[in-house]
Amino acid sequence: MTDTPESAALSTIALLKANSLTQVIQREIERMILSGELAAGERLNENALAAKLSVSRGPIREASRALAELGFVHLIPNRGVFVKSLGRDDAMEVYDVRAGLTGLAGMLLAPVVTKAQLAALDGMLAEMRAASESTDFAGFYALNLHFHQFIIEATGNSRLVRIYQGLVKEFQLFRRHGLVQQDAMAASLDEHRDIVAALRQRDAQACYDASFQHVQNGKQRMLAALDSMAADGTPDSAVATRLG
Amino acid sequence: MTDTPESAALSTIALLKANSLTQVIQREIERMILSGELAAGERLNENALAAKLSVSRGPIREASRALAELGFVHLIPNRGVFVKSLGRDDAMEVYDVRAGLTGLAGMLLAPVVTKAQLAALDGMLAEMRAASESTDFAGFYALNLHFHQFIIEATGNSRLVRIYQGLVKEFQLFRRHGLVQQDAMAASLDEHRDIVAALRQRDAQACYDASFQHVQNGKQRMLAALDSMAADGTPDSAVATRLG
DNA sequence: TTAGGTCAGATTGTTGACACTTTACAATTT
DNA sequence: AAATTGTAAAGTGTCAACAATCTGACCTAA
Repeated sequence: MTDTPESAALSTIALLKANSLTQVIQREIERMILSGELAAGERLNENALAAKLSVSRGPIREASRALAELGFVHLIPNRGVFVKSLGRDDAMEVYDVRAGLTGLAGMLLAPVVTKAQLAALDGMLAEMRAASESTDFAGFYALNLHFHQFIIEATGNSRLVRIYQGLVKEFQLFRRHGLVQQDAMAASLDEHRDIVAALRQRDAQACYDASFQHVQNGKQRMLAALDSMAADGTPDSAVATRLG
Repeated sequence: MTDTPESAALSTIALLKANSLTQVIQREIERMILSGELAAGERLNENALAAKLSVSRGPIREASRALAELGFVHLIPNRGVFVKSLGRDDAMEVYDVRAGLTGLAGMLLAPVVTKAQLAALDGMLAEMRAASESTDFAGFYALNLHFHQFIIEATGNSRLVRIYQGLVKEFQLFRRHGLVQQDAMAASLDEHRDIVAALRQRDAQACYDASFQHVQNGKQRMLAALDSMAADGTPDSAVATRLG
């Protein structure tokens, strides 16, 4: 038995027996869903999960209820718990709300942003530029997430952070979320620069606009990629493979 | 299709299938919290609740986990679940996010608002005016909630609806949420008129501004009321009484 | 007096068992 | 053969009991 993520989770459960099993299990199921280990639309078999994680069904059910409120799974009475899958329309909904929250964060932060925060953002811009130039797609994607997460957290609004993070996680249920094309990195980088520039000028309105528009542009880039794939007749399986 | 006994039975079956015991209990506990029946900071005794609702602790615990994700209660391992209470800072956080979402809803709706929706909003404005003139505080408050709920739902964005409703409910945990003064109704009414006017002109930016500012003004009115009470030395008990 | 220990009651955490529902499939009928 | 009915397996819903943990009162000793 090597150190797979799965065995790591099992040992964690064994070690944290004293603590709340439910929370550990909740995170584990969440991980299985987001990693695709549990496919979209698939039913969570309580008995199988309980056996796999060496616990009874109680904690499994409690974790399921929590995940249902988070929007990761869907409960159907007497039928079971099903992994949610996001369609095109769902993804657009998430984009719109995320745009609003991202804009809000920019607007809230602009008047109170510190020099240290601006310096940190400048550093991220530099890293993103490097990733873009070396066409490091995965790196750019991670930096992009980190950049926005940083601004959201900088507002100090814990509810904004929680809701935003929930949307980011939920978006991963959109199986084609890795569709950003390589040439989009340059455009995305420019938009991030605009956001930082607006923050530096402490211009709340400009910061809102830049942030909001950045996410909306991302939505358009995604839609364009989706449409071009549909025109190509690219099957979903190819997408799934690329994501794996 | 009329209301035959047969269709009544069918709908009863549908009702039973849609409502599991856990979900019913979840709503019941939520009601008890929002109504103040369960005081802020109070621990939910699983045994007592189970006995009161004539069920076992299993469904109680499942409902508790769901309510924890919704932000109504706080889980402390091996200690229990506690009803959350919102302080001044929490209330301000909620106001800020609500302002952002309200603005977003206005911006999204402005380009696509229908005549029927505008007519409905006009009707609500008339009702609010009547409530304001007869100093019907409770009626005005309800209309205000309904007004914003209507705009949020009109966007057709289910995630926006869900998040917004969660914030509205959470805000009720702020025990002094009923602090709006009578003279504030006139100002609030004007701001609602501004929102509808911007919608009618299909001006997304103006609609965002009017909506955002309306909520932010509400925050300021609340803070002013809080401060004046603090200056008066009005005890919390008086507030609780007024809310009852 | 007070700090610390200990013990009993109360409460939460977890489990296995049982009842009910759904589902899949075989048997029967038309 | 197609449709329908019956049946058994699988899975979810709920419960009561047991284990682990916390709380608070009481007691002891410095």
